[in-house]
Amino acid sequence: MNTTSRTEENYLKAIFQLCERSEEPIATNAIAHAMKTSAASVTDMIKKLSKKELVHYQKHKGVRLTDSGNSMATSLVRKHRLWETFLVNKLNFSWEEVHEIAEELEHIPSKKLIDRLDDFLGNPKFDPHGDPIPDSAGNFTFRKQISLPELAEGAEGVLVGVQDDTMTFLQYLNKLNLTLGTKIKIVERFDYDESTKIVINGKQEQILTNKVCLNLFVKTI
Amino acid sequence: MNTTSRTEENYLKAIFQLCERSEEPIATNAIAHAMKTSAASVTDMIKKLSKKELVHYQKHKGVRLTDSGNSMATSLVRKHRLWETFLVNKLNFSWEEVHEIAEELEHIPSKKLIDRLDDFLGNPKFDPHGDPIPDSAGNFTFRKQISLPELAEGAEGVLVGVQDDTMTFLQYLNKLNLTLGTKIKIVERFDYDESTKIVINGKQEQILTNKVCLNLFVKTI
DNA sequence: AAATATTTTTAGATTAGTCTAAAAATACTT
DNA sequence: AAGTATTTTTAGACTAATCTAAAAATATTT
Ligand SMILES: [Mn+2]
Ligand SMILES: [Mn+2]
Ligand SMILES: [Mn+2]
Ligand SMILES: [Mn+2]
Repeated sequence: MNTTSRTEENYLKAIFQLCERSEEPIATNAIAHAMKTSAASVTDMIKKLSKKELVHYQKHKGVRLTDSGNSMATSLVRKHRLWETFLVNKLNFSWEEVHEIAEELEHIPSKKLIDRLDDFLGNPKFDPHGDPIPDSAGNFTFRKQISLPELAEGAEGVLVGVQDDTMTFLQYLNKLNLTLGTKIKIVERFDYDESTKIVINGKQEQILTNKVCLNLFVKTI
Repeated sequence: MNTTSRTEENYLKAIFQLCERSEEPIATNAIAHAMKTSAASVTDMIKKLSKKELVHYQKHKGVRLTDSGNSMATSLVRKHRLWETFLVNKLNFSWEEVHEIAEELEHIPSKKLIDRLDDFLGNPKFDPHGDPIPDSAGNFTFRKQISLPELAEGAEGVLVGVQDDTMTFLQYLNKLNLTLGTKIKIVERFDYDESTKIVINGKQEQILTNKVCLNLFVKTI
């Protein structure tokens, strides 16, 4: 049986995302935290994934995805992001609503379905949160982007992505009128509280905390 | 926890479809056959559904859906048929490919999703196999239709539905150029082998076996 | 109305995924 | 280097869904 369960898929995707943020082997606890489950459950699952050669694993040393695990996770990310794009672009959902639904849709198995969906959407390269959508072969489009604190005082950028895509953060951005494509100019930085004054689309002035700035990616213009 | 598992949902839908074809309580074996599982498993599940008040059940007397079971099943049918319509109308799948994929998609839980999808598709009343799609309140559109054997010799009808929607039957219909919307005229019936000669869209002559005719629904014109 | 056949239920196992608590391994402090 | 804290693994138990085999109930035939 070379089949992969929904649960195994969710673990693979979580491990993939942890791998993106570190070169080190991923700790059991880190996975447990990401999956909101116990370390014991993670150990059980890791053993299973290891037996299926989807992760490299040595006791007490953490895990990395194998090539086959990586390509499976990439396919899940592709599905997740294409469905998110569908929900926003075709069904008029807003960007903070789609993650949860895509979390389910990503497990629909048909490759033909996802390739057709990709075409139907016009082969988008980025999802509603600005994250890259791997193509049918698993290749990601790389984009030169910097986080807002890296943008020089006086310089301008276009908001192209967010680091954090939790509901609460995205809803907060909605309130601030910060959507993807928005033009942001750095007016002034205040050392006192590490806040930043920006101008949105050339008109609206706004003060952002450093926490918010760290979660915004812009393309310079 | 008033949650319904994917498995429970599949049972509810199967029972719903058996109920459509008979007023009698549905036998354990009938469900087992529909679900391709053992009678023992069905008994277990029936007890569970009964405890949740989704079916009426008495030992050895078979089951019927309760109102709440019925509305749950109707919602599943709605989702199934809307997704099938999406796959055919928007992603260019053909009618024999979509059942299997919709079998998965129907379990995606968001009501908002399905209502948006319904609007996106233009609130279709029938799915790619001619089956009615219940609206958001669970109401089916009724259509006056007859099976091909009921259509008089010399009379004409438009193909609006199929009884059997297995892959093999639908592929066979493809070969015969019989798609929904096709005009069918009964030319002659042969008692010898119960076959029927028809004309398709006013040009192509064709002999159909009774087995095929019984699975075709037409609207008279 | 018995005898036989069929259907349905129960009993007991199995597998996937989860949990808590305890044991073992590793890392950090003093 | 020893002691303490943290992380990870193991042990054992639980639930949902499944199975086979046997028992019980119902239906059919003689
Ligand atoms: Mn998921
Ligand atoms: Mn996203
Ligand atoms: Mn299903
Ligand atoms: Mn259908």
